Amino acid sequence: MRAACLAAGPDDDPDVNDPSEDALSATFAALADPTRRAILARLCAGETNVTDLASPFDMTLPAITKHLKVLERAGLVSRSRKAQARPCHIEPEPLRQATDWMVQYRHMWEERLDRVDAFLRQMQQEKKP
Amino acid sequence: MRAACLAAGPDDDPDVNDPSEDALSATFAALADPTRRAILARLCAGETNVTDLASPFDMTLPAITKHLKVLERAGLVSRSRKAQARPCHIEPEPLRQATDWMVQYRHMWEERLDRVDAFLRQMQQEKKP
DNA sequence: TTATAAGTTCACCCATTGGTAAATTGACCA
DNA sequence: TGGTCAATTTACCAATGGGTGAACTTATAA
Repeated sequence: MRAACLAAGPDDDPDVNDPSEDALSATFAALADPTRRAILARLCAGETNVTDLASPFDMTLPAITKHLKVLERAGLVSRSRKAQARPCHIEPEPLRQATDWMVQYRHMWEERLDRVDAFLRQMQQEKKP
Repeated sequence: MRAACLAAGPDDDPDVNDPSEDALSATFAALADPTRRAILARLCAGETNVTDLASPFDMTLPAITKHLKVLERAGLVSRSRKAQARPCHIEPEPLRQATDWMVQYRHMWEERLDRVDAFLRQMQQEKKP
């Protein structure tokens, strides 16, 4: 039996073949690092070059380059050229999709908690002592 | 110069000391795997034990146990005991926090794109040929 | 033409992750 | 007392991730 809330493919395999799955995974993986989240936050204030981006961190430039590559491969950041500089700018589309995914599921999580889990939880509380 | 949209700590260090940062990182890291997202989706339909959770996947039981441990350490899933079974249930609080983070930043991303990046983009388009 | 500034690439290190097979625990059942 | 079902633990493996220092590229500037 498949759960109704599973954004599932047509076959028995849960979602793993869906190409958008990989995009989601890449986005969440990119967000799973405080340095990269801070970089994204910094990019909210506008296009920034790598050295400026790196300056607040206690980290070498190659490390920042790596983080940027992660963000870039996830499609969260794109880059242009301006003389020697490679300014980075935020690319909102994948972030938008990840947010949509979370918001969509949020409703079900809340619903679950309100309807059933709270009940079960209460049951367990009463059974404990 | 700090970006206004940076949810930053008081010192020069960008956010890395904030304990809620680690929670966010753990949540996003947990979500960065299709198997774990499918498990969470499945848990929307209610409490489920490990074997049932594992059945749709082409994966051994220990692998699922590991995924569950990741979800549990991130606080996304909690477990109880029912005879031999260890039923899992979804824990919405960290998910809620991660969603809030994303939604909060979404506004700034969209704003960015509308206001400045679109302008810069246009500039670059015009400069190209 | 030679510096220099901005980034990247390369080669390495160590810790973590995702998976496995085999053995083990723990609770129920006959 | 065994047997069996549910799940975990324990090695173990290959691949990935985050970081470094040193060398390299590329474009401007003197």
